[in-house]
Amino acid sequence: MSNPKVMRGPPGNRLLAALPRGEYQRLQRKLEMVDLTFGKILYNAGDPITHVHFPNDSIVSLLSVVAERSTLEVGIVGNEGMAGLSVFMGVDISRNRALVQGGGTAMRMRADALRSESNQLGALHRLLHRYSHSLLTQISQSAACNRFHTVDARLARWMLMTHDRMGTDKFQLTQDFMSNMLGVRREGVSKAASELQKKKLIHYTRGVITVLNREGLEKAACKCYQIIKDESESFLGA
Amino acid sequence: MSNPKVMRGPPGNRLLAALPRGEYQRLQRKLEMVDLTFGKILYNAGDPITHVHFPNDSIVSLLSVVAERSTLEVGIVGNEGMAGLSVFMGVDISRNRALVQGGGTAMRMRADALRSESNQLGALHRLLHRYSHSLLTQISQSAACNRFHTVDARLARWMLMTHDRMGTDKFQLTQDFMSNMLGVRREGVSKAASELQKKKLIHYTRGVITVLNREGLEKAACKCYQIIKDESESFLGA
DNA sequence: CCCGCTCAGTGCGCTAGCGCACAGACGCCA
DNA sequence: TGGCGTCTGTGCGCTAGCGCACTGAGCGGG
Repeated sequence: MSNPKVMRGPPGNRLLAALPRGEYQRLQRKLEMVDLTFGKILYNAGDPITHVHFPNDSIVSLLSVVAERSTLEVGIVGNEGMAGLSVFMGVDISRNRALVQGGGTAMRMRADALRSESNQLGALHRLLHRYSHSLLTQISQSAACNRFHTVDARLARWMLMTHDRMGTDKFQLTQDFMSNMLGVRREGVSKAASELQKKKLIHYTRGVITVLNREGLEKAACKCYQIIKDESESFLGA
Repeated sequence: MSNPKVMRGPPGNRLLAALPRGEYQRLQRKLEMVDLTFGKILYNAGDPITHVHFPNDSIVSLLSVVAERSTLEVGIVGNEGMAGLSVFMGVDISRNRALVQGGGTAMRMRADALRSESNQLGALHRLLHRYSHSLLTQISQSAACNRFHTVDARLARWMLMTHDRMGTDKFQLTQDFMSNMLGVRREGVSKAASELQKKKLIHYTRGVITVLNREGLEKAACKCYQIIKDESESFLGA
């Protein structure tokens, strides 16, 4: 079940890395490195959120759960962000589910610690604000995307977003899993994935996806990908 | 074109009303009452946001625009909230469009004024944080709703959310307009609306909707309505 | 080595919703 | 009062995606 990884780019959490040194050092004492294993549920709808997580090379999916077999990924959190943003907003119960979509490490912090740290108007506060905006944009855009675009285009978009956060060209994900992310049938993913494979954009076997042609994938995806990507990059840049 | 209104409940903005007296009085000097006419676009995707708006009896729709005829309402703002939340998050450009869906009055404030006011850790700051969470929940839930539920159920949900914010049982909205909100064809709205009319839940003629049986509408809607409603009420209550 | 489990591929009938085209109803205004 | 623009209802053919059922391929454990 372990994920074969070839590192690509720095492994740490970029949101934390964007903090000025002094503030980061103060925070560091409250941060704890943890392993997130694939499939772990960090919190469920209605659960109190005890910790927030800053992924390093792990990925967390935010799911809206309408029924047990009807789930939709509304947001995706990698090393550019933080899972458990509700805590920052003063609410420690979320209506979503946070699920580990890619195993790896993350820095975690107790919810009350984050609350007191972010209660000061420092760089962390400012960054989390801008991250909130980025996430809001991501959720809005993918809501519209899910409404208007075909499964093929959405799958390509989703793979790109995952690829960006994975740090490797090869990752383990079953069609069944992806069907829960895109909110479609497993068979629909099968069809869309083999379409992408036919075009030599990806290679696919028994839960192992390899990205072969990233530019091609970007062409196959709707432009929603670029909009979301731009927003998410700009908040760390500026 | 004016909207026949019978007042139901207090007309002012409830988010502002939840502020402690002192803070409200300080804010008041920067607030200005404006008329929002139906159809006005407060800002478009990519536009700088010059003012934020706290609706009184007006309603603002937040739309994600994929193509000119492909729009989807991702959020709805009435007297419980504020349009232009991005400003609070330190970003004065949004990827959405804000469109006046129900004419009426609103309190508006210059973006820079809001920024400096909410840069202090007071009640406004705390309220806007919780409102952000509420909006995030609303967007997530309706994203899933749009994916899984029928047009009929979604129309009922949407009418309830509108009704809550309208302060009257009768309001002017064409099917064409609603089709842009739900991201479906106008004909689809026609079918769904006449279904609701057949059940005597609403009455409908030439752009004038009358809610006849609210409990019935709630039964016809998916439970997404209640989830969103609960979240949005709780943030003002607590 | 084979059994059983997990994943992926496929075919079939069905439905919701799309796109288009047109008709009828209402209301406003000259 | 007549004409025109706006709004709604409806019919028709089409497609994407659903639900179901089953096959087959790989993989791991007894």
